[in-house]
Amino acid sequence: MLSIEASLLQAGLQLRLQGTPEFHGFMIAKEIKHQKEAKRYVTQGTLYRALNRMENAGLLTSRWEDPEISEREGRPRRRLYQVTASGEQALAKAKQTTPDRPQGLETRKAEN
Amino acid sequence: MLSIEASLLQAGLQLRLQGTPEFHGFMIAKEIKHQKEAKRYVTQGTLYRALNRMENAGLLTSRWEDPEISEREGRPRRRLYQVTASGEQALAKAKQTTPDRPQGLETRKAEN
DNA sequence: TGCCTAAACGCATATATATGCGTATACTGC
DNA sequence: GCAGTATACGCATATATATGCGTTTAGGCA
Repeated sequence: MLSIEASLLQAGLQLRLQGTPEFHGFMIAKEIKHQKEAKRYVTQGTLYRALNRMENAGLLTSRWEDPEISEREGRPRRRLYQVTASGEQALAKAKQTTPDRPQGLETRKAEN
Repeated sequence: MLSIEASLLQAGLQLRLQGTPEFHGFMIAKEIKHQKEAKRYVTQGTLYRALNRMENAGLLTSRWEDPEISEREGRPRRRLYQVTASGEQALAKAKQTTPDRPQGLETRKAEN
């Protein structure tokens, strides 16, 4: 389980608890950028590939937003993701393995 | 009649003659960039505002592309424009007024 | 332990439309 | 003809997803 994957699952589950069952990439990108104090910020190139990878692995499912909504709100269409049961379990297991780092910051050599 | 407006109408009519009844902003942007040898290139900020302005003036009509098409081709949705009869007439009239510059390059002070 | 490879990453850019903001241009009235 | 205003323009950026390409990283295997 990569740190970015854990972060995405975590964020998705948190949002679900707060009553937002689905999330989209751009939203998460802004969220992560703010949360992590601009440290280890994730670029789109990495983010969207991670989402795709996770969907292929069965950790997420996605659907395209109803075009009427995006049209009404005057913006591009979003791809809406949901955490699957499999994704939830995978996160739980990953947390067990590295219990002290729920956000998933893995080892890195100091400043370089 | 602004030069950019004449260019858009001209391009739209030309495409229609060639069997493409509708055009979209991004396509025209690339077209213009190539045609005019990179001189007097039009930025998006100007282009999309011109399209909007022209639609409001009745020179063009637009509709959003069928979302299934953009989804199938894996790209954002396009806004498809057509030159109206009114637009065609306006261009003809503008050509009459300045017959030597069908592309609509208006007066400008040499190189500055 | 060191090398080799596969996966992941960041950067840049593509695809498309749109707007805020400051500047340049053109037009209008005096 | 000049001044003042309205409009158009360019630049930057927003919104959203996605990929090509070169580099870094991590894991596996000898």
